[in-house]
Amino acid sequence: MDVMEELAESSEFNESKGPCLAFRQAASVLKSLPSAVRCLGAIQGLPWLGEHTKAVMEEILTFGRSFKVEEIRCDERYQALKLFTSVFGVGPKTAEKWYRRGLRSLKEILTEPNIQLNRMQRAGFLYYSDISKAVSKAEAEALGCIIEETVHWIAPDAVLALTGGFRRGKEYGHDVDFLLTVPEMGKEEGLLLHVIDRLRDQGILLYCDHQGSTFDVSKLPSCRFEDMDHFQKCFLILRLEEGQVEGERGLQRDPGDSRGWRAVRVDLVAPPVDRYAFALLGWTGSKQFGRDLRTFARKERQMLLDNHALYDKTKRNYSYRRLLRRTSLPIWVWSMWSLGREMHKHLPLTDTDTIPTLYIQYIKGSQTPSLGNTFCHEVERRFCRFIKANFLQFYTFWHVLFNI
DNA sequence: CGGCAATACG
DNA sequence: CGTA
DNA sequence: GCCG
Repeated sequence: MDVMEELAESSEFNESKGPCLAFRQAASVLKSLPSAVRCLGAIQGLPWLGEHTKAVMEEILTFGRSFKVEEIRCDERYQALKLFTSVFGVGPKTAEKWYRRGLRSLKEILTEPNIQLNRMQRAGFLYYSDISKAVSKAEAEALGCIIEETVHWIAPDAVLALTGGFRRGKEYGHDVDFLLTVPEMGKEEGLLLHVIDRLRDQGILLYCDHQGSTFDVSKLPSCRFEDMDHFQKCFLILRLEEGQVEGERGLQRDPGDSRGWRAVRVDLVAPPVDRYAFALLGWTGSKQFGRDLRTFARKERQMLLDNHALYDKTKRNYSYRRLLRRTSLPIWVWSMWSLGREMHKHLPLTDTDTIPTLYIQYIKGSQTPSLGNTFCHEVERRFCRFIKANFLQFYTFWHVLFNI
């Protein structure tokens, strides 16, 4: 239900963090259902759908629209903030600042002389029409080929993996995320900078925000929580040529656009192999799923999960648990694939768009929201047992699931 | 009524 | 503050 | 706003 996302967004602009989260949870539960909700009976017993959200849904089911939602849509402040934050590099604070100055349109911002945009925002405005257009799966795959070719020219044994929404099976996205790694520990050092240089040489690098890593391989044996750091990553805007996209319609573009190319937001992340599983999990998303998983790890298992590792709080020094017995990528991939195949038998997935917040409910064992005919009971039971028995592996099933 | 994921970098 |  |  897009309506829930709108309510969440509105709450976000009002700086009401709690309601915002609640609406997002509700939206995510609704999205994970196999079909659109037709009557209130269908959502009996589902988590995160409380009094307020149900009232809104009832309004929509009976009148086709909701008064409160209509009100928000018409609200001048909501419209302006939504517009401003749609620019890459502009968040709620900046949008609010501009709104308070009386600005209402993007044109007003660009013509206002007293506003200075940072580098990110300048790129955001420069490529606004392209970046705000959806990216198709075909375009994502085309970019994958281009980047893969570039990467292999530098490091033949490097592995590039599509992550983000496209890994979750989405047909469209607002950007394209890739994970890049090398089977040998430490070889990923500096790889990203080489790739960026090559993309620049090819003339397709329109914007680049590179974030280096202070991650030190030599300190790896002491895997203490405090020492953990982030991965090398870069946020790019790339130029995608028309001829490079497979499929009937090729490039997504406006009628009358004769440039023959478009700009696309691309993220590249380069973790060391032994963190690959966690990086993949984190970057595959979705955001809500990550939140749920981390809450579960901390509250129910006394563990801390992030994009780098899973830490066991009950053990000294927060020793982190490796998912890999060896740092060999092929072996890891193989084991994950077999687990994934196993998982797939248990999951009659009907919608891959979003986070199964519901799955988290299953794991907790906090009994079973009645899902109507979403899952048959036998499958439900087996799935629940399987997840409980394979808590660690569960973290990694996510990537495999959508890659079979 | 408190908690709601998480945190480094530019 | 904004990015992921 | 929803949950424990």
